[in-house]
Formats: sequence, structure tokens, C-alpha cells
Amino acid sequence: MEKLVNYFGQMGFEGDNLKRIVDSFSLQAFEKNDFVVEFGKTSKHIGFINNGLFQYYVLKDGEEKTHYISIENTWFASLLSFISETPSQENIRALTNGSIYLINKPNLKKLVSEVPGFNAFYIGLLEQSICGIDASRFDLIVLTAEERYLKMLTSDPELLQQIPLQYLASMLGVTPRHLSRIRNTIR
Amino acid sequence: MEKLVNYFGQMGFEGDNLKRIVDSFSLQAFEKNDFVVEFGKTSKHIGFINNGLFQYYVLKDGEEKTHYISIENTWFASLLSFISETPSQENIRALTNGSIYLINKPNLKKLVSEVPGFNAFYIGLLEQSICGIDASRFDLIVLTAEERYLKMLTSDPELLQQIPLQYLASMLGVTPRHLSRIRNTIR
DNA sequence: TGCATTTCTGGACATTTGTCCAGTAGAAGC
DNA sequence: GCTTCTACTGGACAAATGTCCAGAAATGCA
Repeated sequence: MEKLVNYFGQMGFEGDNLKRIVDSFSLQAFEKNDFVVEFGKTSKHIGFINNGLFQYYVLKDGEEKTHYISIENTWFASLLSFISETPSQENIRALTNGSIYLINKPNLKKLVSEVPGFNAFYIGLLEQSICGIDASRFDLIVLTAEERYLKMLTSDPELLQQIPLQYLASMLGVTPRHLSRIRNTIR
Repeated sequence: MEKLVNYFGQMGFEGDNLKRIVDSFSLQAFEKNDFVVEFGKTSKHIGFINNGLFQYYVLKDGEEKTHYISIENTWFASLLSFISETPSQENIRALTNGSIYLINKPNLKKLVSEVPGFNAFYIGLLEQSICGIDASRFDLIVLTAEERYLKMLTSDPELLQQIPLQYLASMLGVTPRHLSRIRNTIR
């Protein structure tokens, strides 16, 4: 649980509170192609990624539409399903072997109401998530696929190196054929 | 402040707590074309819309790109700017005369930390916002403009009736010319 | 009511993006 | 070392979407 201790330590928790928080998570391993969240099932956990790459996607007319990929040291959630306790509209799958520190909703709620400061931490986490998702939504409307690609080149270079271009194309909202054209014109 | 009293009453607040909450807001009127939030300035408030239509947009190459429109009885915010206290990337403007109950951040924080239950309310509001924004982002990647239009027809009929099609086209990510084609093929 | 302004539609053509596919290169397994 | 699989590129053509624009319809205002 080392990463988790470090993370919450940096967030200002210590002693019994830190232990209480860390003990509420459990580390689960996933092999390449394992599902973490499956379409139609309600997601009961959120988590902090210890290592690995996880692909969020939906099947449409038999095709995978990737809308997000998370990497290590970031939070992981099928937000809509977890928050509203409804069946997930998406699949989340391990693209590599990896592991995630998971926590379920009852335990999360307990931390929020019982551990001093955790409530402020959770509000901060929600606010950060909103900023990230809102900015991403903003870019989808305001920027072209080429501009989004250029933005990723500078803002997420480590992600770009790790994931196959076909997934990236899907995230950008274009076909692999077209991403190839975009990459070609940039050179 | 009637709408606000009703709203927070339905949320389970009463007596002194309800009064304390409502008194933290102030009603501000806007005339058509007034700016509520201006590009480059940090947004200091969030609010609850008493009445009116408010357009969120950005100027790109001299053109307005509308990414959202809020209507009465919903919450209003330039989220990224308000939360992260950075200059707004967007303009928000009144499309009609209207008014908004506004609250600033210090007052909001006080309510969160001092009024019993407000903290849970605020977490719920953030969670609801995340669900809405995430679903919208999801649709932008997974659905075509035509599918998004059909979805709005059933999910937001009142909004469709109120806003000019040019703004709707922009929200859907197409030109007015193309929205006209979409509407034509649907008939 | 009538004029001015804004909004909406759709034609003609240009550009962008997708589809289908074949070829190459590199990685993985035996 | 050879085969097999997967990822990536780019050609040729098709389909979707944008640009420019003019006329029609709707709306606001005097």
C-alpha cells in the first residue's frame, strides 16, 4: 500500500487517520484484457491506479469507441455508474497487466463523515474531476481533432508513448486513417 | 427570494439554517446581452437561475462557439474559473433579460463548514454536475451530431423551443447549414 | 400595419473525413 | 530463424460536412 500511504501523506493525513484511510482500500490485480467495469453492471468502486493502463470504451455498431484512458497515480472511476448507482454505459478494461487500490461506496462515505479533513479532501477531488472533465468537454467542442492532438503532444506526452494510436484516434474522435493524415501534415 | 426558499426547502433545510443559506445569496438582474462572466476575468460566483437564458461561448477566429446554455431553475457556474480561481476561458452572456441568485466563494465555504447538512448538499451538487458533464462529454465522442439532436428533442424540448437554432448548431458541434440538413432528413 | 432586422432554409461547390484495402514494419511466439 | 499477429501508413474513392450565398419566413419595433 506504499503508493497510497505516500499519496494521502502528501494530502496532509497522518497517524491513525492515515491508517484508517489506507485500510479502507484493497489492492486488486488485473491482467491484460480483464474487465474492471462491465457494460450493464453497476460499478461499486472507485480507485487509485497503482500501475497499468485502463481503457474506457463503449461498443457501437460493433466498434469500440474509446473515450478515455487512465494511467498510474491517477484516480479511476466509472463516474456516472458509481455516483448514480445505475448500470454502467461503458466498459473499462486493462490494456496491460496492472493493479488498482479500490474502495467501495459505504467505506468512502464513512471516511467522509468520520475522518477529519477527508470531507474537504473529497470535495477537492470532485472539484478537480469537474475541472478535468469540463475542460475535456470544452476542447471537444471548441478545438479540431488536430488541435486536440497537438495539445496532447504537450500535455500528456507519457500517455501518447504508451498507448496504441488506434485508441488515441478514437479518443480524439477520428478514425486511425485520419489520425495518420493529421500526423503526416504536422511533420 | 421565493424560488431559493422553495429550492432549499425541498432539499430538506428549514428554520434558521434555511434563512442563513438564503441570506448568503443576492439576486442580480441582467439585461439581454449583458455579460455574467467575461473571458479573461476570474469568476467569483456561482448561482441559481431565477429566470432567463444564459449562453456559454468562446470566440475562435472571430466566431462564437457556444458550448452550453442554461435555463431557469438550474445551477449556473463558469466551473473551471470559479473552482481553480483562474481567468475564465469562456464568456457567459444573457440571451434574454433575466436574474440569478449569486453566492461568492467565501460565503459558500462558510455554508459548507458551518451549516449542518450543507456539506452533504454541496457534495451532492458536485456529484450531479459531474454526472451531467461526463454524460455530455460521452455523447460528444460516442454519438453523431444527428443522434445528439434527436436526444435533445426528447430530453430538453423546452430548451429547444427557446433558443435560436444557430446556438443549438454550435452546441451540437455543426454549422447551422448542416443542422438544417439534419432537421430536413429527420422529417 | 408596415418596415427593418434576424433567423432559417437550401442550392452549388469545396474541403474534410471516412471506408476499404494492400503493403510494410515491428513484436511475439515456437 | 521463421511464422504469425498486430500496428501503422497511405492510395483511391465515397460520404459527410463546411463555405458562400440568396431568398423565404419569422420576429421585433415604430
